[in-house]
Amino acid sequence: MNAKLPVRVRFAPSPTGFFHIGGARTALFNWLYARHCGGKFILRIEDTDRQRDTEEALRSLIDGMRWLGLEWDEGPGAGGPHGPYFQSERGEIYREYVGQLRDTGRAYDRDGAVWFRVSGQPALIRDRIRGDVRRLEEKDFVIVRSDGSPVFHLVNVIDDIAMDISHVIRGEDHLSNSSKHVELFQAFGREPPTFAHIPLILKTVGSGKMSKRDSGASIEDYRRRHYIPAAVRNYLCLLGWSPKDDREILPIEEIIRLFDIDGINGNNARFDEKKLAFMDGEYVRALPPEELLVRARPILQSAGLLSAGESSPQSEGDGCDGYLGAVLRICQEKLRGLEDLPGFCGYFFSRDFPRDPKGLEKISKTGDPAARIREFLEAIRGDCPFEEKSLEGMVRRLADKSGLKTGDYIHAVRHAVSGQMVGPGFYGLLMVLGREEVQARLENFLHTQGLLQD
RNA sequence: GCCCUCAUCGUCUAACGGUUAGGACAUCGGAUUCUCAUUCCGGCAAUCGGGGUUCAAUUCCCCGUGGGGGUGCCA
Repeated sequence: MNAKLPVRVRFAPSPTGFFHIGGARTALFNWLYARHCGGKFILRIEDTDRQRDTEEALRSLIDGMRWLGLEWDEGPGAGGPHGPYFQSERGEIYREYVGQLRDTGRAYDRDGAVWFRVSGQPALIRDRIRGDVRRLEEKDFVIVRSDGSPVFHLVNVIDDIAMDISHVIRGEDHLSNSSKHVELFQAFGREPPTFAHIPLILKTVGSGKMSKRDSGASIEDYRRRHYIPAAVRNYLCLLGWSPKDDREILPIEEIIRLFDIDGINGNNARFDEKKLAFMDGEYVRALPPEELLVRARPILQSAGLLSAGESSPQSEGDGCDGYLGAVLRICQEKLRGLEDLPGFCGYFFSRDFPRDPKGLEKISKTGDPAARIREFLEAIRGDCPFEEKSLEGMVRRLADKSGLKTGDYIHAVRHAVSGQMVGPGFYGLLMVLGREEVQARLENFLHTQGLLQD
């Protein structure tokens, strides 16, 4: 109707339990719409349930929002002209509004509670996603409990009025409630805002919407597992919205530019943790080296592989980031996610690394691997320059001489120095470890195998 | 039960009423005379059913079926 109305949207969670995927997606769509329109994004805490609200849940919510980069223009910590932004602090405002309803005969007392008198007319819910929805609210409902605390429907509407909310973007589970809300808006003499009831996120398996208990539902979980927040955010954008071309991985600025309510589809989406993991991998592999370094260091430190100030097992003095940076440079293109970084490259930082149990068997298929490792060891002890091209030529000559494949040498040496059968490119791996370390590890391997064979 | 809502590959999705129904994840093959968890190539795989409207329907309408939500002094 009024196209010139400034866009003001809000995310209005109640702080119960942890911050979950569904809430995050609702927050995200509101944020996207505000940023797309140049409007305001408001965070309002609906803490009217004294039994279930917790400080911990509020922390989880705020941290999760910040982690995802969904900064708010008004709300806790940001202030704003329509505060306070905690409903628990707005009792005075609600009493005033309830007084209005009493004055016009729309509110009355019964059983110690305050009830709202419905109009008996079907409410018209103007919804940008569902179209015009008409629904008759048949029965009067409670707006203030007998203990004096106001109910969700009441405060939600009052605050949307008081905070000049122009668009209500929320989950479809609220669509049926909207007839209550429209009635309240009208009872207050206000035009209801434009609604947009977005589809729900369903469980990966089984029936029903995703709940806080489902695996993969917690935003904190992804943070703990070192997911890239932009990847999680990008995935969430694609649940119910698409850029309409074949792109899926887009910078957030591009999504903001393209995002609009009309582009949101109406059908529920099943959560797919595998696709999220894939996207995270794409983001990890595309990370600028400096950012990868910043993210990787604490992960390796908390895995006990890296202590502050020392990053290579034997080297002193040479810049820590020099060694860590070199490791990351050869590993990055192979990473699936930061979560398994310690498992993927831990052997660079410690000689006490796990061995692939199938490894020895695999490298023994073409004969005794110790013989090949000895040949290799002899070669690098000699005058072969420790440099990729030279090493490659050296391995080729060994293979030609013995009639084996270069891979037979490479796999054996890789396993001996890293314990793994997969990893970064072989010659890069040797260069980063360095001649001394490679020699030491190969000797150690031969020694250990000798003992095992006794 | 009643009310609201939705319906394209297993999953997320694209397709002015006219396309060999496209892409991505997953999955299955193959390639990269060093691995693969990277990269590249290829395969499998969908318009829920029935009626209309129309020269023509994935697309519009109706009915059915199925999914989801609501139906609290929870939010």
